[in-house]
Amino acid sequence: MSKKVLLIEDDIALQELIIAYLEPFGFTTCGYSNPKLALDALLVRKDPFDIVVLDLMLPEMDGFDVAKTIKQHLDIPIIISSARTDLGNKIYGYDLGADDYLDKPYEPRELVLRLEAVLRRYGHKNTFTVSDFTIDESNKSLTMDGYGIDLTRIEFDIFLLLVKNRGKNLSRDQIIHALGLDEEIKHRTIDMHISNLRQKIGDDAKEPLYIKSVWGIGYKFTG
Amino acid sequence: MSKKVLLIEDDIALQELIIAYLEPFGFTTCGYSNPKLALDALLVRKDPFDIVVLDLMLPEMDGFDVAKTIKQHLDIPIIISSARTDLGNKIYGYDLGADDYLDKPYEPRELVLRLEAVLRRYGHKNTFTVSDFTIDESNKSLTMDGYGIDLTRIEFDIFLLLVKNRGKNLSRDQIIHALGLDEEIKHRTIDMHISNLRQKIGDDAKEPLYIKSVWGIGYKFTG
DNA sequence: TGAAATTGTCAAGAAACTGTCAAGAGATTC
DNA sequence: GAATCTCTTGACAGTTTCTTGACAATTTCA
Repeated sequence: MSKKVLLIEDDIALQELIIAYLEPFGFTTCGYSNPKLALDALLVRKDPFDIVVLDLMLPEMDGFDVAKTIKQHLDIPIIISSARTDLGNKIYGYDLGADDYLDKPYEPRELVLRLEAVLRRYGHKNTFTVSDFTIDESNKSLTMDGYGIDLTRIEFDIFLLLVKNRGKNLSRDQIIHALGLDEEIKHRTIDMHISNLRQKIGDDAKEPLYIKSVWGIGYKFTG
Repeated sequence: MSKKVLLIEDDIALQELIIAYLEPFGFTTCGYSNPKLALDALLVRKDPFDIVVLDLMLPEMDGFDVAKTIKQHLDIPIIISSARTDLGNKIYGYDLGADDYLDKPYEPRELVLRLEAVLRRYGHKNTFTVSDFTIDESNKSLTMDGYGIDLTRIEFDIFLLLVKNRGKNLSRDQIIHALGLDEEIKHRTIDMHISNLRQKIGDDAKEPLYIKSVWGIGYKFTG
């Protein structure tokens, strides 16, 4: 089940970038450049978001007030991002009950990590089931037909990525990039992880049930 | 460019409500209470919908079967809505390839968010349909009359190029150049790829339906 | 009609890609 | 700091795909 992110961000281009980036990680993001409209969605229409990402530099309203207003009415985690790097603001942000703080400019990958961490802390159970597998994102644990399967960190990340993009071919470069691995890494390394992964979930490379190779392209998960 | 939504929903009143609600968000919605008629529109008349919203509680046919039937024949996203809240169904829905799941009752605004998210995700897939073929550019996969056809990378690239220039003659040099192949490659190589391509899509070289030879010039796709 | 140019496809070898072993580098644990 | 687990990489075998020459079939044109 995808997590719903309310993104309040002045810069439309950045907004779209973030929305697109978050999507394959299982976040459905709704962007607002106007904080009043965002508050309306959240507090009046009561759209069911899981988390708020708030930029402090906003038109019409001060970011601090936005955070304060949200926290007064709703128990929802907030990540504050800002170009103001001075510590004073940071403390002030935490004082309002911001759950995390992100200095601009930040790596999209960093945002994903914070989102996951904060959501985990907030006690949202981050587990879902696809075909024979149950995946718990918070513990990075995998269950197959009820039996636990030990995956290494990278194996888990690759598997999660493939599952979240079920049916879609992912190139080795896409995998490397999405996982934030060293871009210089050799393609054979990914092959090796896939090989180990297949072995652990009992998938035969010649007749794979779950992780198919797409010749000349990459891999895809087919449940 | 408004998106076309096929809504399969038993409750006529709810149907009209949703249709009216979606309209200002740029969705043109067509509602069916009878799943058979909906399948007819989709699969027989081939009305060009962008997405299906399917309620599981239906008369005459089980909602699961409807979803399965659609996915077997058409590469189109499906959002399943249902009052059955138990997890079992949710899992089963995803197994069928449902692209999102919505518990009833839901806020119309929620539906809009899901529609946009799913369409965005599908938009990345970059698929389009020409005559009997559905081409997924990012997956480099081809479907003919609903049946998947395995093409090699170069075969796919040639086919895509021809289809995108439907009706236009392309010389072997143009194909070689457009595909970024080694410019030194022999023309017979292209002929060979075309030959294999024709075989895979069931085209007879003597009486081709899809890929015609243009004597002394090259090849062209005629859908 | 017959010669030259072009196309279709077979078959074989070349080239590119994948699976996995094994070894060493790197990280983590106790 | 030693033992253990994880990651990365080269190597090589096995596969799949690509390329090409050969030759028959077809088309063009004088």
